[in-house]
Amino acid sequence: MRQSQLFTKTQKDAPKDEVSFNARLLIRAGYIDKLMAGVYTFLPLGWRVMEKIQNIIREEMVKIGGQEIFMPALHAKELWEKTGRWETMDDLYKIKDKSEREFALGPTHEEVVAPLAKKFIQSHKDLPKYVFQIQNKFRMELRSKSGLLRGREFLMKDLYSFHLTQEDLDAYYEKALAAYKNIFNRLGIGGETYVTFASGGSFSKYSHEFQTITPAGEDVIYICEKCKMAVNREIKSEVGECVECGGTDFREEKAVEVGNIFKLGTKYSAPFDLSVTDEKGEKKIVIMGCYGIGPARSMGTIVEIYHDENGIVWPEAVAPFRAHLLILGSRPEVINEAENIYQNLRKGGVDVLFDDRSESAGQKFVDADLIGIPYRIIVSEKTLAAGGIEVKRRSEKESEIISAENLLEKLKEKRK
RNA sequence: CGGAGCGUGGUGUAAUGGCAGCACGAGUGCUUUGGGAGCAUUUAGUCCGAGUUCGACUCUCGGCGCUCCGACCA
Repeated sequence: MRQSQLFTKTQKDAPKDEVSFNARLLIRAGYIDKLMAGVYTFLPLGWRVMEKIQNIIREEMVKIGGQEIFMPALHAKELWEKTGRWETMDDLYKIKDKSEREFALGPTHEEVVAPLAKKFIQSHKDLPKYVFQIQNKFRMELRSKSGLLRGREFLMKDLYSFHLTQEDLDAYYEKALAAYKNIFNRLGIGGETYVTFASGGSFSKYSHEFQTITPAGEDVIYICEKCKMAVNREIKSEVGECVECGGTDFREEKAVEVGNIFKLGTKYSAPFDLSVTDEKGEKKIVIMGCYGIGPARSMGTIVEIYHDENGIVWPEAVAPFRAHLLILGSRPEVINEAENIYQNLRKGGVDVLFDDRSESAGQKFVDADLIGIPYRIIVSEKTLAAGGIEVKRRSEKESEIISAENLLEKLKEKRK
């Protein structure tokens, strides 16, 4: 991608009333644009990051048997009345059409997926099944805040599992928990993300949240120093000790909930009579689990963790590009060499953003730091005189001069 | 939903009852190119609605919006 063709430009100043790092940096660098509070456009750079995050999530969901679907956001009122949530869920967006018919904008999809599953699940032989989607959710947050960390319209990956028995749900739940750990490790925030016990509703004692430690977080979690699992505030005040190991030595941290897994039991299958006939000919209500991750919230959380005073420092797995190639100066031999390198990188399968603009050197450096692509490559009169090109990692201070032939090799090194 | 703060070109700001100004950005041309370049030139604004006043960005009332704290968040 040539930066001269990029739809967006960087901004020198962040909006004065934005405080959170993720909002300030993502807006300034041109990753996202705010349409209104809690509602964002993902711009070309931001959507590339979103796609990388989504693909990591998608891969891990497919590994545990998930089949991807895409459900509507517009839901008939009747579905929500069946479960009672039309009245009880107070952050539900309710809208009317011209004939006064009422709808909800989906804040979650149990009410859609349960009747959907009923169309295809009738026998115990049809179980278990797993479907997921990555789709926009709508919640009428009284206070959306902190950039991508709490939105009114936001992306969510939601997986729903359907089981004949509690044991089967329990086993799958453990697989999902492991998949979630893989996801957050791959996103680069595994070290900061804690499996956290939360209340589990009527069907199971506990659910699990995935909480990533950052000062920007709005939750407080209590990390057990003994087993390194955590409990949320509710569990801490109710139980007092670590649910996992009984430890009582806690470290208190602010955190963002980036994922949540939950055993629903028959809470949503029963109202829709989602049931099967078992091998004895008896009717059994299907047991469900649900598993959510906020991809956009994860993106915001990554920025909260991976930034410095000059901009974002993307983990390699989610960066919009792997390399940022800068031309300094306008001498023909510099331009020719940069063009050659750009073409060679593309042939070599490297995602590269090519800063071919006629901006000043300083402007290009500042933009590169702000955008935060893992490798910065410079071609200038100076580097050519030194026998090559300059390569520097965004996460490090030192740069080195290498020959153009060794560049592809250099870029293949994998790090966080 | 309770509390606090704030709304002036795209962004950041000045004008506090009397000519809406500055910087950055953006556009055009030329010159530049190792840490937000220079010159010339152009562009663009008082959140909305009432009220007070000879006169309102400024004061009053109402609305809308944004940010922050709290509450809420299967």
